[in-house]
Amino acid sequence: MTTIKDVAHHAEVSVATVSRVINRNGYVNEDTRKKVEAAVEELNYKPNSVARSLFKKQSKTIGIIVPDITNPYFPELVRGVEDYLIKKGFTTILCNSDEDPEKERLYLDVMKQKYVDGVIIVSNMAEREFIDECDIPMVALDRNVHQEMPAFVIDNRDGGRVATEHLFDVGCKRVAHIKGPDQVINSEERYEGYIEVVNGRDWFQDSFVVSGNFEQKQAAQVTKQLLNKHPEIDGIFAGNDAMAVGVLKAAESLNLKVPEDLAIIGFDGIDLTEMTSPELTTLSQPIYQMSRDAAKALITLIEGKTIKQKENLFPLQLLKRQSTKR
Amino acid sequence: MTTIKDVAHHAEVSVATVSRVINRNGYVNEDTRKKVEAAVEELNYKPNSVARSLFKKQSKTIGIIVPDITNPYFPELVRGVEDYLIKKGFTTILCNSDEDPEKERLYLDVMKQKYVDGVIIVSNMAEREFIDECDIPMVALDRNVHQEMPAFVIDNRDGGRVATEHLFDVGCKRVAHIKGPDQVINSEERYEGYIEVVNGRDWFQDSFVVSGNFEQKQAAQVTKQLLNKHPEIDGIFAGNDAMAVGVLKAAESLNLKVPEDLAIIGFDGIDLTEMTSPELTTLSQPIYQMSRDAAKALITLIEGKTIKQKENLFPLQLLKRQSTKR
DNA sequence: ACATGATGTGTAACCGGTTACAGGTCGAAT
DNA sequence: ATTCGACCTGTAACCGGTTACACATCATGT
Repeated sequence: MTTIKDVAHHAEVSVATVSRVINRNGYVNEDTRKKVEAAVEELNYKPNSVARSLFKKQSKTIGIIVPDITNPYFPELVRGVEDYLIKKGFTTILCNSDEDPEKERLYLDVMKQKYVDGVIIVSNMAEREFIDECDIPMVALDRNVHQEMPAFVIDNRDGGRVATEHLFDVGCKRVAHIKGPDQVINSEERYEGYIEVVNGRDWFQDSFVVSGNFEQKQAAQVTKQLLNKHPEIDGIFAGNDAMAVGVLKAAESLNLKVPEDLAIIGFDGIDLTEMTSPELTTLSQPIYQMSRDAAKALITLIEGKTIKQKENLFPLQLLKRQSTKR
Repeated sequence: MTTIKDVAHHAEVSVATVSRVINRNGYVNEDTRKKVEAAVEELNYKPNSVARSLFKKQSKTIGIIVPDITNPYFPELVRGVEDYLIKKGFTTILCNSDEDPEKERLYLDVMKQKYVDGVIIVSNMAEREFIDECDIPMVALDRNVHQEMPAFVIDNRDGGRVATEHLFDVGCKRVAHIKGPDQVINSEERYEGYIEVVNGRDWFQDSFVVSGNFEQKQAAQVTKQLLNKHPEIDGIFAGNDAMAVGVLKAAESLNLKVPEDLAIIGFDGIDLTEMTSPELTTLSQPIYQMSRDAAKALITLIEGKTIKQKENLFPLQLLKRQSTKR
């Protein structure tokens, strides 16, 4: 590894001058600059960013904490972030939290020690004090973490409402909901949207809502039980797309036709929904833009500016497809 | 941020002693140790890993370069790596190369500057000289990069053979192949496996092979053309699972029954294959284990040991499902 | 002729750790 | 009594950059 000293020696100047040349600051004589640049070229010198980080107290690295990259919703999110940041000269550290506050804490600690410049976090475990004492620029993505942290999210409650109403619009009479995990705020809000629409209807009872844990398999299983108990159900709003696939599978195994006997709508708009047959109607999130904007905001924070707009809501798009076509 | 000096001052010892305590090396008197530990506790001191990296010339960070995290094959791969490495105290930098040698080079440069301890790479663009001059421990995953680099892969050619044979086993007479991108070695090898089986059969012609670029949509499109041209085809081996889904879609739009009129087999064994109906037969890779073993090997290299076994082949599993059930 | 400010360059301190080395104590062996 | 090695601790150099500051030169205006 060639160092700045090697370059300085080779160009017959001091290290300060070399530093000035490569950072383009301070005064440097044109001829000197050329000599240095030649030396840099010849020795194939690349400045050591660790040394630079130590002095500057910033690393040109950011962290992104997601629950699980294996969940098909997150890769696109991560990609949006990474794509934007690499252009800005930042590299991205990936962390899978499994929704475990302990792991989040650990990752945050490690990142702090590495002088990570900022963090994008998908979480609602928000231990407020801990986050605050971290003292790193942070933005929330997909879920609100707390009031002061800029968040890039969609309106889950409204989405829940729209999804449920869509099922009634296409003629459903009895609409059930497969809910995500209780501790995830998004699934809670989607559920609330659903409730807003169905509450007060004479047929509605709590047993029209079952928990699928955002997982396909579990959703398939509980759907079967649900439909056995309530054969009158003719529409299901699943809290995410993976569960919608599960519902589809369940319908199939019960010999129900989709959408004729049972209409299905998912949530998120991941590619998966185009792969099934019938293709799934879903509420699509602008995942890539959301994550890019979050990354953009993080850079803004890192540059020391503030962000006035705390909550940034992105529009959902209702993708009407075969699973609700009547 | 509290530094080692603060701790030293607080415990009334020198920084050297503090360093010895936190690294558990050298001699330290029991009482001194306790004093220091108390100070560390009280000040909530966390050593600055950038400073440490600078001196030690290693960063407890590794990089993983994948073509595109958005491709459903890779998240699990990345997860396998990350899970293992975090346990060993390493963090993971994620890079999306888009199969672009230029980007790979760029990422590699950046990582070198950051004293990344090692790299796991999914690529076959292998500019041998460049990789060599990198002088960073590296292991290849999913594809061989070059002879000397330890690789964790499956036998694609054999897989291609097994997949094709399976279609004949279930009674297919005319088997076509949807091939992945030409420049990806894996798709080339799977194709070769297919050719080995069909070559010499009187009905076989080059037009039984079309290119789907590993993408669902393109595969659907070319499959339609293929089946219009060769209605006698009754089995299709798709070079990956996404394309198998595309084939399934195409069959559907042509009103062909799967598996009765057309049997389909994919490759990779991603979760997606269980989400379609009929569920897709596929050759399943032990993705998680493969990636974990690759991570393990990388650590071995980082510790300065060598790895005798260069090519590590993992077994493929034929998952027989509805799409080939006759 | 001289003050002034822009330009150009080098020295050395600094970022926050690690560790070689020196120097000191102390108990046991000779 | 002396030597020796184990134990304990501090000083300072070092990792590879950045930058404050000092100093020097030179063109310009008065």
